[in-house]
Amino acid sequence: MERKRRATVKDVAIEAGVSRGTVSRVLNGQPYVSDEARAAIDAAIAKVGFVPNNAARSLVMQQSKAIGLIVHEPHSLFIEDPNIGAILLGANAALSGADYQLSCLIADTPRDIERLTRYLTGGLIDGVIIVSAREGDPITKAVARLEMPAAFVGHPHDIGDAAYAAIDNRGAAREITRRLVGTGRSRVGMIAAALDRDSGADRLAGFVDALGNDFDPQLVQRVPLYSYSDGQEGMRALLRDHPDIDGVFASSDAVAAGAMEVLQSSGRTVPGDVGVVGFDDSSWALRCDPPLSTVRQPAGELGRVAAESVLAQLRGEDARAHRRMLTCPVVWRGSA
Amino acid sequence: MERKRRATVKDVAIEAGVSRGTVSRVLNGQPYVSDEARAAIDAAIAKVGFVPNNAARSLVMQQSKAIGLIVHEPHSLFIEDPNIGAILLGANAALSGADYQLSCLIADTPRDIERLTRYLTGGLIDGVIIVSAREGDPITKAVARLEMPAAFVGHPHDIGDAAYAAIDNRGAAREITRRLVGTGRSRVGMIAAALDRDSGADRLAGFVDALGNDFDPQLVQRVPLYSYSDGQEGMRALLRDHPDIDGVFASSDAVAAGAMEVLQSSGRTVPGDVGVVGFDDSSWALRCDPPLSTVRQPAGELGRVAAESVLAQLRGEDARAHRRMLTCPVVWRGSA
DNA sequence: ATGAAAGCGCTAACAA
DNA sequence: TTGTTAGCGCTTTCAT
Repeated sequence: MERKRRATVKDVAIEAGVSRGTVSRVLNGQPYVSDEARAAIDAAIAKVGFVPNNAARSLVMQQSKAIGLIVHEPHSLFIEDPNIGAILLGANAALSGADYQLSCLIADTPRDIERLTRYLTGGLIDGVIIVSAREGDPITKAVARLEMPAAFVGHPHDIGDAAYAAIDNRGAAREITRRLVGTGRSRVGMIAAALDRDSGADRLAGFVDALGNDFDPQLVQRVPLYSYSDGQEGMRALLRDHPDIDGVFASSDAVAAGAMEVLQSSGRTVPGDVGVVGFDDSSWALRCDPPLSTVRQPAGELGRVAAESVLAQLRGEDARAHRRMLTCPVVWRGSA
Repeated sequence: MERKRRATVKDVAIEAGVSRGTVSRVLNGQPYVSDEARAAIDAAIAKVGFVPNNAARSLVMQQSKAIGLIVHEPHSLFIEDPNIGAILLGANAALSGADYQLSCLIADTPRDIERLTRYLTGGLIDGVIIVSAREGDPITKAVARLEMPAAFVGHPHDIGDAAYAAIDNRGAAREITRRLVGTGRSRVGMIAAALDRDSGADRLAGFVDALGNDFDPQLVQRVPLYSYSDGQEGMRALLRDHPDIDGVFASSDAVAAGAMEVLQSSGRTVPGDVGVVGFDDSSWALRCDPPLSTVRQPAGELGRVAAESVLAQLRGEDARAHRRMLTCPVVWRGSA
């Protein structure tokens, strides 16, 4: 692996016949450099193939121009959750515009978490975006301790005054449930997934809000994950206990798709016998037949807002000024 | 943003009453440190809340213990491709075991690519894994120029002697096409997506192999992306030109799902009238009705193998010793 | 407008 | 076994 020594500012300085200080000034676009010097240095840089060493630069400038995005997601969901990709892309777009590098860090095992906290404190990262943290998440605690600019995507309740960009799960759940009820349903149930996450809990809360006095806890079926199979599971249970059910709010599109499959296999029609609505407006929504009425998550926007919040904190703004709740429009299709 | 000055080795040294050299030795687990000194230093580290500065460490050690994983994926696919997540997790697991940090870098715009090449050369990254590069990819060229340990996931044809971990797209395509033909089909077509990628081109090649003299170029419908909608598009075209078709190899599960939808809407039964097979064994496969016969991609394994290759190169091994082709088992279900 | 020199936080070679 | 010291590659006063 014959790594040949990389050119340094010194090499450039010698080649251009100037001092390292002047080279540095050119590198950082500072004024007070003569045109000749600038030209000579540019030529020298090209000639020796100089690329600045970020480690050295980070060391002296105490900043790296890189922002970490931590994904702490259970295995399976990470692989299937379409929002993560969109959040990443949104955050990247915002950071890229400010010439910051996005570095996505995975927290999969306890060992990862430990290494990560060391990495974060190490000075190679100026700020951090945390995606899908759960209540009591060790990452949350570590970040709080580090006191570095941070923004959460989502809003677990134990993040203190930290910045966050979240969607209004409760409001959106309330609204789509109302729409569902408005189609003339009287026995409306819910398949409530991921109640250990703020998103899951809030969607249930919105459902309860919407039903008001008509809310019947019996009609809520709890399942662990936002998954197709848990949707099937939940729907089977609901059907077994309440065969007269005529509306279902599934807490994600994947769950809704699973529920629809079970409903249709049981001989019921959608939306004729049972109206179904989901949440996410993911690729599942259009694949359902009929296509799913659901709530659109502005995932890219979440990433963008979180990234901009970190950037603002880097400029000295207070994290408390950056707690944003994004609204999600209902997308009404054929399933209810 | 009152950033309080972080403790340094010097602070620890003073607190523990030893020299910085000794602190450094403890930090790096070197021998020749007395038990008293070690104890005093450990206590001091805890007391002043010291965390080593990676920028400084990287600078002097000329290595950062971080590996980049570049995802250069067109917007939409990145969001939906389930393999990416699995590759990431696989790579992370391997690197984590060696105490390396995985940093996933997104290449979305030309600007990203430029910033990325600077970042890579900057000394904050010791090696790189490249996912889903395409022929003539600027990232590929940049990495070649940098001469840093690298491994590709997939094998674009212009990567020279670089290491790669790829699946045997051609062999797997050949095998599943043979299985499809073996069910007694005589007019077998293909919806060939992403022919600008090695994976897409190789799957077509495998299809051609399998059919041998029976291959009819008319029965190949080319579409741009591995997507559901392109699958629908492709199937419609095939049906229009060749209504007597009785078998279809779709170059991905998403494409197959779209094709099945069109077939069934046209009144044909699957697998009765037309047998359909896909590629990936992604979540689409089980969502189809009947479930899809397809090829399982060992995505996590790909990530793991690529990561281990980079690690090996870091230890001085030759990249040419690390070109691995992984086989993919056929998963036979009900769609053919 | 430019050069000289100090120093960011750390490791490693050398002395002791 | 430990302390001292010289850098790693860069930016940034302070002179000039």
